[in-house]
Amino acid sequence: MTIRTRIAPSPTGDPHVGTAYIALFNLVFARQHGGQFILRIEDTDQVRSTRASEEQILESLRWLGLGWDEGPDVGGPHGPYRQSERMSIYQQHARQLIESGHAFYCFATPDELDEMRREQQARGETPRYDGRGLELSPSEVQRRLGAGEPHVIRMKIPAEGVCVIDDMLRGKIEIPWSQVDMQVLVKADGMPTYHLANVVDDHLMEITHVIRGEEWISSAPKHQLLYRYFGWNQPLFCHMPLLRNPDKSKLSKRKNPTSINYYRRMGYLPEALLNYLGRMGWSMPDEREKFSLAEMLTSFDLQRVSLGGPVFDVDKLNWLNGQWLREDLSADALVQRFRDWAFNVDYLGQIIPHVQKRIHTLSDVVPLAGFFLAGMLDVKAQDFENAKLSADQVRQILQFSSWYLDGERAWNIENLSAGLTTIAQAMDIKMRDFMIPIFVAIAGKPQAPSITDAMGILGADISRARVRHALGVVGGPSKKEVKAWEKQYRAIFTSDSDAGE
RNA sequence: GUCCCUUUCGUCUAGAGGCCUAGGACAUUGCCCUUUCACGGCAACGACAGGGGUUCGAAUCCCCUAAGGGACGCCA
Repeated sequence: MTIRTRIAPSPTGDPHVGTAYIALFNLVFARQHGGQFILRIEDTDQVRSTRASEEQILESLRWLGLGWDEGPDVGGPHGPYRQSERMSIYQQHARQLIESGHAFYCFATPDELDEMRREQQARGETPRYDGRGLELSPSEVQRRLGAGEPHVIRMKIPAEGVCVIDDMLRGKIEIPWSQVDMQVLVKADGMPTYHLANVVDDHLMEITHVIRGEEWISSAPKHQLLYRYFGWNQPLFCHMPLLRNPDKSKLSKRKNPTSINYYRRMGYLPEALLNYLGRMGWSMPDEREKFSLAEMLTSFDLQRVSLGGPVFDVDKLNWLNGQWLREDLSADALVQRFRDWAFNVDYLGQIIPHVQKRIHTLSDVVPLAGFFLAGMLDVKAQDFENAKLSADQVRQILQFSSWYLDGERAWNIENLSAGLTTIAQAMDIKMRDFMIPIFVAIAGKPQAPSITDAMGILGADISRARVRHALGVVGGPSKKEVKAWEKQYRAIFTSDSDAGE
């Protein structure tokens, strides 16, 4: 049997280091066994999936050196590799489950279900689908289908007993069926949910080992049951520990830069980032810290994965990156890397027009535009002091801006200007004054080329991180303030729907 | 709240019953190298969550408790 693994990212946001982490282990496991590693795009969420996100994810993984044998860009014998292009396959399989009596139609509206869950919670029960769709008579179902009523398809779940999941790392995991919901398989828009699509595709694509994050353990019973319903052999499951923030919660962009692009723009080497990810939950048999993908491949042993959730520690990543920079690159090679990173026509070409009017000599460029080549800026609380704004106003400006920037999905100058203007107006602060702390946060000083242009050039990742860093320097909201501020912030954007989250 | 997963220095980890007086790495501190800073070298600090078993012997196996985390969506 040929070992086949996959990474199945959802193109709904920035390329996440967690995706790279799981991809790494899937790739290494497959290659080590002479198998294949495939990439599948899980874009069944029509609302949030974008082609731009998909392209970025592919590009980021390629940058890291994680290549796949089959995927939407390279093709393969089991395509298409984009779930939105496999609709008929899911419909056919969903129909099969209806016919075999393993799934049923449900006409409940989202509002109706929200209310049901609220009532259940009020009664102290676990929110759970109550099976109302099951009580409809076949003729009633036919009538409503015929009338074109919106509906979903849900899977049936055993009323009692326990489901046993065999995990390659954790052994047998027992989950009572009473804990498992009658999951929606096909949404009202006709798209399958992850649960259906993932099982159907993994089977059709002949995936033998599903290595994924720990967050999936609780839905594994549904997946296992679907394999049974279809009469298929199921792949082996392996749930990896989740990457964590320093406070141990699941790694999130609220608390940490999670985008691969961030690390790229900060100037980490792909080899080093990959190496670091390989050290998360895994160790070389000889305990060496620094190793290449090729070395990891030859020494890999899944059993060496440790299950405690590893904290993503930037200090150690910095050290490791330094090791790679010093030990694996000649001075000439480093020159090349440096040029490719930011001293290239593409990047410099965006920056120079903004400084041209402001310089007298070429040597003025770096003092003026050096912040375009920097990572985090060394700003102090006093850098934010100014006559126009109180300290609290500065803090609030940075917090609101940070929230806004984190939520802005279409990162372009027009949107950024509009978003920041909206906040300034709501706070009743003149734009000129409002921008002072933003200038300091992004450029390190209160005067610089247009700051929205600068944010556009720097990109979302570095810009967000700098604003967040600045907020940390001046002091973010206290626990008390957070609540009030969040409320105010929401009020700013409720009438203006294209920004915020 | 319910279910599930996890638990070795602050952090990443080694450790598959005796090799453990628990090893390495990052961070921190000190010293050396050095015109400075870094790099590098040396050293120090620092952990088996708690309680019960099993065993001649437990960081390692079992149970309980606690803590942390995850899931509970027509998101993935």
